[in-house]
Amino acid sequence: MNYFGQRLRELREKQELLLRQVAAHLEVDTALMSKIERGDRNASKEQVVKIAEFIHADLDELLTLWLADRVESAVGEEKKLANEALNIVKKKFKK
Amino acid sequence: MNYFGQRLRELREKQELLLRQVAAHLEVDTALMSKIERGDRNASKEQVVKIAEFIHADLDELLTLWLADRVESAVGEEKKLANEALNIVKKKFKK
DNA sequence: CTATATTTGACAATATTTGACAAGTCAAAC
DNA sequence: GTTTGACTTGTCAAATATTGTCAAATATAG
Repeated sequence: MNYFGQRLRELREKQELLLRQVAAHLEVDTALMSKIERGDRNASKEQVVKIAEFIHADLDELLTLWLADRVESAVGEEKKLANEALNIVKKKFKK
Repeated sequence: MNYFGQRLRELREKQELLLRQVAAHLEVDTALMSKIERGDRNASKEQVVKIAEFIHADLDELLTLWLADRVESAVGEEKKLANEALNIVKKKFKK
């Protein structure tokens, strides 16, 4: 499970759009869209932008979730140290 | 610049160890150690473990810094959204 | 200057990621 | 029970990225 894909699916279904339609707008295979929504694959930033545009969603919201997914996979299995590491990075971005 | 390499250099120099010596213990080229300390390359987790062992440093401290580096590079250029994304991930690890 | 330590850039080898395709499940309609 | 449409899954080759080494360039110390 991932933040971005989950939210995308939610938004897409609310608008009764098909995977196929979103995929067409990105010019990728429907199978790939399916994987993206399910979190099997990561979308590129460009793809997130195109998706947000197509489904009229807030780009920053989607990019934030997409970024959270990236951060989470960077943390990987290091759950024990994650909190402290996140604090360190957070501090750096305080400015 | 990166957290892990910077701290490693500090610790290594305090003990007057040479890059070459640490490199030998990891069985890698000195050039690679240099890059790791300077943040040009990332160390693998296994390498961090071996380094901590060799320089008698606290493994968790080094791993935390190493993880912070990974998180930071996951964030990449998305500085604007970083803080919110980090919050999301942090919340997830609260348990 | 000489000797040793570190840094750098280029490179081959390896590993990972990417998107397409084919085949699969599932549910609703027929 | 078969067809249809939406979605899912596994596998593949191509594209990209990462890894560690080598040789050459730079520092730094004596």
